Amino acid sequence: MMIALVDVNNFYASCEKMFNPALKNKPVVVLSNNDGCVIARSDEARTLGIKMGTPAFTISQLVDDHNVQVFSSNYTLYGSMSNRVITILKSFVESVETYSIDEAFLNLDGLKYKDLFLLGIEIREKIMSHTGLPVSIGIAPTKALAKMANRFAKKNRKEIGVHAATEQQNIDALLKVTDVNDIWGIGPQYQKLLHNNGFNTAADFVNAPEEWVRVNMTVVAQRLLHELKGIQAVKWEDVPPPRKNICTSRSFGTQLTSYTELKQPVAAHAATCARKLRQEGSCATKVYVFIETNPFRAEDKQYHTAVTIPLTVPTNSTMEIIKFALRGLAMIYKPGYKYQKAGVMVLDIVSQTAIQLSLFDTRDRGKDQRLMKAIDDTNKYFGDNAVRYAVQSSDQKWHLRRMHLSPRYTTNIDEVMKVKAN
DNA sequence: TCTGGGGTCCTAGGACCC
DNA sequence: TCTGGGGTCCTAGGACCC
Repeated sequence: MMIALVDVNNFYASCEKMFNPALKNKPVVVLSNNDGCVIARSDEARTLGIKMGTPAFTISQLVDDHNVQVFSSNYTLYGSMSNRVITILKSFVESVETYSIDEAFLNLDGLKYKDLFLLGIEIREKIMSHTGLPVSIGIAPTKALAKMANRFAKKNRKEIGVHAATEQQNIDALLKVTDVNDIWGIGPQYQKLLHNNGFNTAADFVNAPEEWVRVNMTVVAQRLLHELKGIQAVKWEDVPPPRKNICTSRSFGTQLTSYTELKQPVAAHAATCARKLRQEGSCATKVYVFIETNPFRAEDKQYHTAVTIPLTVPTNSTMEIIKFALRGLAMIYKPGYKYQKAGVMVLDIVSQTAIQLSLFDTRDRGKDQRLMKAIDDTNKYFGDNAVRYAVQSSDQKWHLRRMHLSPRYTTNIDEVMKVKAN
């Protein structure tokens, strides 16, 4: 097999730059939810030494000194740009696996291109001219090697942006110049373990005894070893498998202490989970609720806890999931703590069509479903949360901070770019 | 005095990804 | 004052069953 990995460089930061020419050559950072920490930065911001994951408040001096442009994350915009990129990729290749919002694997088998490197160049140019976004492309026989080639293209072939390692000699060269911590699937813990045992480059790792890898790093890393040897061990999934869990959680804008206050975010997260379930035509068999204090505040008493509640019949009804989530909250809530975050997860998801009715089920599910559909349709028309459930108050206390939001250029007619023509 | 073995299910925690 | 959110997979250990 031959696989290409295409990803957008500094995706969120590049999106912001794309829509605002004044940002050209300026340092740009994009912040996480709640404007908490840096999750994307332009090359200029990287050069200033701003690291991924850095808390926003620690870079305020740098921001002032170098006029760094700061943005709250605008997922509506990034999502729509992502769709455009995927559409372009599908114009080249039939089998595209969308791996994340900013990257995709392409199956290059059976293409009539003689030179896959040139195909990469062509793809890159088309994405640039159609979306204005810069991408890097790595081409190799397995996903792990394509990842590695991609990283090489980004770091060492910046002007070209494409690297192909399709022959064994190119692969060997690539392995030699890649440190183990730059291998897809090797994180900080495994990096430490490998370094301590004398494995420093990917070439060292490839020659590690397989049994040692399996015992010390589980079968996951053993599969990785195969991938680097050119043997496919990570499945090709151009149709995404159904999700097993859905999680909705947020940190609060301010800390909450009372049970009454906590009910609001928990109910809202429960409602979001239910909506996501309905969107993909599935139901959950368990509801999991958690609340936690802020672990960074050493001076505060810490408490984090969770509970799983099994449901007698799998459901995607907002009212039911709110009911069980609140029941869970009542079980785990303890007064006297400053809570910083709450979340709801729906677990063991099954397809809506495959639900067995329980003998003990007394709920009128047909009625529930009709109500849910009416609410979903209304919200689709008027915008999310036009219709809410009683417990989801409009009190903003727990809501996000988003001080630096850019317009929804591509998805909201009131916010599209205006060009003055006179 | 001798105190099984095999299987499943569940949970918590750890590792990783973007 | 201010430290994201959403996932997956694997393993170990406990509970429980026969």
